[in-house]
Amino acid sequence: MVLVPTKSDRRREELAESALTTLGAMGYARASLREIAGNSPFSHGVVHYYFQDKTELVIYSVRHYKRRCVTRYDAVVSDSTSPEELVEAFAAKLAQTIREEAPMHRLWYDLRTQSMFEPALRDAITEIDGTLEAMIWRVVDRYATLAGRPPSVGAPAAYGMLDGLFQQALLAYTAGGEPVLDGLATQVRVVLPLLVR
Amino acid sequence: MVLVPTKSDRRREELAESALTTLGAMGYARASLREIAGNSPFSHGVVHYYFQDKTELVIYSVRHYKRRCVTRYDAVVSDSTSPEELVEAFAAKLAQTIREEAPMHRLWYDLRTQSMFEPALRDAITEIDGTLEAMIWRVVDRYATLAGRPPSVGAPAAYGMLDGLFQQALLAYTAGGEPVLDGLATQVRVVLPLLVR
DNA sequence: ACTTTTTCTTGACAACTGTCAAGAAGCGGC
DNA sequence: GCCGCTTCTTGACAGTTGTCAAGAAAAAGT
Repeated sequence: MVLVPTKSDRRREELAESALTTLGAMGYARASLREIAGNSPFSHGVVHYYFQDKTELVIYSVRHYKRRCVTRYDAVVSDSTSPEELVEAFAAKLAQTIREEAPMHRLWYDLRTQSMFEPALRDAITEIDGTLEAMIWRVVDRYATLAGRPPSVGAPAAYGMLDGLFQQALLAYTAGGEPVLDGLATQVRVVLPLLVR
Repeated sequence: MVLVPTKSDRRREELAESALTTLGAMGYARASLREIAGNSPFSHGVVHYYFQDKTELVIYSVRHYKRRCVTRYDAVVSDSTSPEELVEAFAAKLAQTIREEAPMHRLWYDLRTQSMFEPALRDAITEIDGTLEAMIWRVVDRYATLAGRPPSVGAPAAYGMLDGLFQQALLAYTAGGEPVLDGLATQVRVVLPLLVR
C-alpha cells in the first residue's frame, strides 16, 4: 500500500540515524534523549512527536540499522567459488566491519544484554538475533556446499560460536585497536573448517 | 602481612554481597546506590565510606564473585577419567550454573559490554576475562589429554566459541526458561570433540 | 567516666533523566 | 492576507542519580 515513505517516515529515519551515532558512542544507558537530539538537526522535544518513548526510538533505530546489514556477507556467499576463497573473504569482511562499524556492534551487544534485564526490548532483539543467525548460516551452509561436506553443527551452534569469536575480537579491538584483527582472521581460518565434517 | 581480613574488609565484602544481588537483578545502569544499600543492612551514605565511588564498588563486587567461581569446573577436570565423562560433567555444570546463577552471569556480560563504553571498567574486566579463558582452557586441555589428541584451536578461540554458546544459552534461558538448557548440553557434546584433532 | 576515633545516618546539593504541554514557526490551500 | 494543519521549540514537571558534609551513634582507648 505505502509505496513511498511518508514525510513522517523520513523524519523518523533521520532521527534514527542521529540516534545511532549517539547510542553507538555512549551506549544505551548513557545516551539521553537530549544528547541524541543534540547530535541531530532537531531539539529534544521532537523525539516524542515521532516516537512514543525512548524504547521505541532505540528499537526503531537498531532495526533500521540491522535491516541494512544482514546482507553484509551475501556477496561473500555468492561470489566465492571455492571453500578457501570463501573463508578468506568472510574473514576479511568480519575484520572490516569491526574496523568500520565498531560503535554499531558495541551498541548491538549492549542492547542484547540489556534485553535480559528489560523485557520491553526482548521481542525486537530476539527477532533481530534470528536474522543474524540466518545470515551466518548462509555463510556456513555455502561453505559446506563448496567443500562438498555436510555441516557438523546446527545453525544456532554455528552462530553462537562465530558470534562469540566476533564479540571477543570487538572487545579486544576496543581496548587494543587494529592489531588484534589479524587474530580474528586467523581464528576464522581455523574454525570454519571445523564446522563441516 | 595482613593475615586476617580487617573489620573494614569484612564490611566491604558484606556490601559487595548486597550489591551483587541488586546488580544481578537490575543490571549495572539501573542499580542505584540507594537501591543497593536498600538491599543491605546499611544506609545509602555508607557506600562512600568504604568505596570511593560506584565504579569501585561494582568492580570490587564482581571481582569478589568471580574469584569464587573460576574454580567451578576444576572438579570436572580432576574427576573425569574419560573424554565422554568429561563432556557430560562439563555440559551438566554449564547448565547448572545458568539455572542457579543466571543473574550473576547477566551482570558479568553487562559489565563486559559496558567496559567497551567506559574505560574505567576496562582493566578489571580484561583481567577477569583472562581468568575465565584460563578456566575454560583447563577443561579443553584436559579433554584433549583424555582423548589422546591435541587441541585444534588455541585458548582464546576455544574460550570465544564456548563463551558464545554459553551466552546464547543464557539469553535463551532468560526469555524461555528451563527447556533451552538441554540444547546447550547437546551443543557442548557436539562442539567439544571439534576442539581436538 | 571522659575523650578520641571509628562507623554510620541523615539530609542536602547540583545535575540529569524521560515526559509532556503550551505555544511559536512553517506551510499548505484559499 | 488569512486560515488551518503539521511540525518543531521552549520551558517546565516530577523523579532519580552520585556525591558529600554535618553530625549522631557506637566503639575503643585511657
